[in-house]
Amino acid sequence: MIGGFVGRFPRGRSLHSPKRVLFLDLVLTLFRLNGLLIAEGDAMTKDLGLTHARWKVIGAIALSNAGLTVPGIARVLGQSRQAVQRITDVMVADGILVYTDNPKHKRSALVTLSEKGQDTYTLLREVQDPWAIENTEDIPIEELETTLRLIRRLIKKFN
Amino acid sequence: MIGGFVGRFPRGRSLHSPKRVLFLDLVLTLFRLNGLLIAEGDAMTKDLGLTHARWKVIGAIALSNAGLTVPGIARVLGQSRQAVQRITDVMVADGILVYTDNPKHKRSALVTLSEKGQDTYTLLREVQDPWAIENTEDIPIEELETTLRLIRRLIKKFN
DNA sequence: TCAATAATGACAACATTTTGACAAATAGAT
DNA sequence: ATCTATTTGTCAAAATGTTGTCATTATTGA
Repeated sequence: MIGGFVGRFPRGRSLHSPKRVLFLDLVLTLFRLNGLLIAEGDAMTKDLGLTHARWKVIGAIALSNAGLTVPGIARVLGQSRQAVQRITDVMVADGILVYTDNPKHKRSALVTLSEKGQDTYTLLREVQDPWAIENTEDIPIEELETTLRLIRRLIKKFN
Repeated sequence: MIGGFVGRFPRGRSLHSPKRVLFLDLVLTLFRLNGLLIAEGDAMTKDLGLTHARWKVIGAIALSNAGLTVPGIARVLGQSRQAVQRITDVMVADGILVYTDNPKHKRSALVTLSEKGQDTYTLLREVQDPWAIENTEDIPIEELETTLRLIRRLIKKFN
């Protein structure tokens, strides 16, 4: 099976493959980057007592503008709401998050950062910002925008 | 915390944010797409008796040209080698994969598709190919290439 | 309005993954 | 050739995530 149809394109030339192969290659590459990003985040937040399950939630809340419910966080992170519920319950118990009234829903609370959570987020940003800047300094903003646009386009298809 | 510094950019304009925000947004968006892709794959392979843990391994092997060891598959998928070892052991027991001699390493076997595995892969491609074609038909190949190139560039940084 | 549909919280069982540890094999440097 | 650092297989424990179910709440469409 080594060197099957899909794999018959030598590494260095795979960017000139048909769309189908290009796309499947992209998918596999995204899986890999996903894992590396989690490892990066874990290394970055090691001293803050955060795990990826936690900094993902914090990041999702911080990047949102309208406020998020548990299922909302799950959608943003591409996970099951039960997994998020589990981790937010722990983080609320730890005093990092707070469930606040949701004017739009009687039962589904908004998840927000407590004071302690905001402090944690401040510390997180102290390592995350330099990391983000460092890793994009050699990448044109247009490429970042093209990529983000494409990723969002795909997300729309799969929603 | 709602509308913090990072989140103060309205949704529709986030593509015109500073690089740092753009990048953090991209990371979050990648997490989401990752989850959606797994859901897509699971839905696609439901009838084949595959789970994402399994079709990821099959896909990684099929897309490789030089042959992969267990840690190699783990690197491609951005996962721990122990997780991959576990699933490949099960798949070998199920007759889908075969451990074959690795001329380059005494203990670390190459993981290949058995005949049954190749049949499975054929069935997989029958649903995967139309899916790949369908989801890229409205996307210019240049954008796919730009994105793949950027993703690979990031992977290189994090390796 | 009202009935049907979808979303949510809660709980439980199960699957998957990560992490840590240790010995054996390999690769790299000198 | 030898020493050192890295990689790999293996095992176990802990963390994380998924799936299924059911009652309750929201939303949608007629």
